[in-house]
Amino acid sequence: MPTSGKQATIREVAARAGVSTATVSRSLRHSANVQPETRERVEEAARALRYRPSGVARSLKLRSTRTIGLIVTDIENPYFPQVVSAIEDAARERGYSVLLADGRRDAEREIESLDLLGEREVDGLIIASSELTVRHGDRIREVPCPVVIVNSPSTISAVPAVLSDNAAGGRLAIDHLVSLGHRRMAYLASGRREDSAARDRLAGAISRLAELGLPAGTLRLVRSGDGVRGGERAATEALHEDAATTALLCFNDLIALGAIRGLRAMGLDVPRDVSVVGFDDIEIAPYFDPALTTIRQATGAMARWAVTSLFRRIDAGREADAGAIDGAPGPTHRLPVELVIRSSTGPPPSGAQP
Amino acid sequence: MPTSGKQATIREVAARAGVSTATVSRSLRHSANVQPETRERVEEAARALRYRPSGVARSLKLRSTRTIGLIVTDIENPYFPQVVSAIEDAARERGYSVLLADGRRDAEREIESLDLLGEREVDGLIIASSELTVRHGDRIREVPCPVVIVNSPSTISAVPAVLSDNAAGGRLAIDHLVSLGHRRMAYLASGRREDSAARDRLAGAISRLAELGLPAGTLRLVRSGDGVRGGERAATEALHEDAATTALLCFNDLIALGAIRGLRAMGLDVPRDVSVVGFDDIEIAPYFDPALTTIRQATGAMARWAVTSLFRRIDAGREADAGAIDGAPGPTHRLPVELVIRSSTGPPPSGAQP
DNA sequence: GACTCCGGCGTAAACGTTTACAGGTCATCG
DNA sequence: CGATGACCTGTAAACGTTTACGCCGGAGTC
Repeated sequence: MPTSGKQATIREVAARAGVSTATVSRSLRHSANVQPETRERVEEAARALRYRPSGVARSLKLRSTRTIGLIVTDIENPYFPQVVSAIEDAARERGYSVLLADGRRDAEREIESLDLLGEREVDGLIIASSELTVRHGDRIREVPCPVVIVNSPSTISAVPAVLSDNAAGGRLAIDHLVSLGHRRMAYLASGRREDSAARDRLAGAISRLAELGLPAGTLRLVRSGDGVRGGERAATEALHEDAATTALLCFNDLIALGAIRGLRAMGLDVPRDVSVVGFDDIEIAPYFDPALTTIRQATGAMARWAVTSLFRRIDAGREADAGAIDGAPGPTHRLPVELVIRSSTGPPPSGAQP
Repeated sequence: MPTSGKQATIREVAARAGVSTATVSRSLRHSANVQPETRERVEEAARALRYRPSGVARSLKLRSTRTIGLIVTDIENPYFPQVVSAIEDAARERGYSVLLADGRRDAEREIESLDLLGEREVDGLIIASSELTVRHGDRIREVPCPVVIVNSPSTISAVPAVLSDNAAGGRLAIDHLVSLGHRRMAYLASGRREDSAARDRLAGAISRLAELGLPAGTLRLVRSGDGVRGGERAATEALHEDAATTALLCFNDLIALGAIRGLRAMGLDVPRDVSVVGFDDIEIAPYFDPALTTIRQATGAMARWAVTSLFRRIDAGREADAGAIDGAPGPTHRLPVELVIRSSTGPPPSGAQP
């Protein structure tokens, strides 16, 4: 360790300054009711001893760690760092730190993290995952602190959730593609079946198709693996199943990126032969070639909503430490999404049979 | 909160099971020397009361939080999530959690984080940043726990560091470009001057140029802003300064992506008119169009090395809690890098004047 | 001059664990 | 039959803070 020797405690500071530990605490903390010269002596002693108060001891006494837990499905998907960054920022502003747990696309691991962070006594917990299972729900109920869900609707009473209006996103994408003239499309879902976002986006797309009077077969479902690689495979599969497919609607931008690569490997051009729509609008989406048409999520707003809501509940719990304040099921807050048209979509090839 | 009422303490469990708190602790922890039926009673009581031991209290008693701090320069740069993920995984394997602080590309903020995490009494600290200033160094020395540096060489005694052999990366890139025939190139650095990785890569490139007997002016330095946007601007600038530039060597893949976009906006083709080399080999590098030629870092190995080294020091500190074990300056471990040739590089246009 | 009031400070009790130490019971052995 | 362990379990003292309470002395009031 850089500094040698042990950490000084408040007791040693008190001894050196010739006061009691109470006075040290008062001087260094809220500074209320302590004579200026006394405080000066205390501060000097603290400096001399390189005193650093123990956060652990304080946490124990105050019954608050000023830490929030954050569980994300997959930190390597560029969508999540945006969420993490916004949450960490908002938390830090309030003097909170963030304990991060990466699910690595593994539901079991997410559930483990729930326990782990619970034992660490975080003051609040945000779980950003679009595939919450029943087992997640059971464990969330057991977590002894306020929880906010990001990316999934809330199924649990008194646990609020915030997510994008995924169905609306699906509808926007369909509107865009259909108006360009596409009639044979495939939806490249995420590999995991429980994914509520994937389901909602598909459901939105299908319902819009129905409203437009198009047959259900207009959009086929193709399960994809995760990430870029999954998209690559799924695109290949989609076009092998039906070579006349003219548009691919992808669960997220990473899959869309893979899909474009897959199409290109088959000798197809995007968007001339096949159009591709992504979801998320990750940072590099506009820099990709072709620049990705995608559905933009209000990621920053989502993160802020989550943090605000979490802190409201943390503060409420601090004052009146009763349990559930009302029995109502947690509110689910849906944020609007936006279609961003770039160059990965265009009209279908003129020879395309409908 | 999902569960109403307060948390049960070890005392309540003890009371319910009709034993002392010591026995409860023994039953639930190492399970040594306690009669099976007693333990059964304790476990039952714990279940009935939904008892969860307080990590904070344990930390206080054991003087260990089983938490490591992780400071990263910019979580939104896809390079860092790889590091975070690998570190979190290795830490979790050992029962540790990760307290994350995002520097948001701001050195001041990184320094703040050092203090913040120090007060949280993390057992160890990893700082992943390629621009450590003198002020960083001063603060790192004050941190009361083992520290490992990722991405910068160690300047501080007893603080080990692990990073890629950036100079070798620069040399590899130059070798590649020169052998393709390029003689007018620009290096697009990061915006921040303190960046040691940027410096080393440039230094490696320059020294290789000298070895090859090429004039120093062969590679010009252009300062770029951060991220994709910065790369876009820098590429434009580089070609305005010297329209005959045929290759761009970029500080990282994000900048390279931006550069390609910038070039394209000027009507130039990559790699026909201008070649582009990145650095990092982020996940999407091969999926970009053109697929990015880049220098691959051994990110996973780096993260594992950091964690291993950190835990060795944590464990050492636990046994013999003396300070600096030896006065030697921290070892700096350099990992080899690898040139990955894809399609963003090629020979210069035939008409290019040398 | 006795009373109250109040600012400044110390005393000590928490917060919820872990664990050294000691005590108590019972079987074993000389 | 007393001594010796082996094995469980309880007592209580930490770990480093914060803060309710109370004490003390000086100023103000009548």
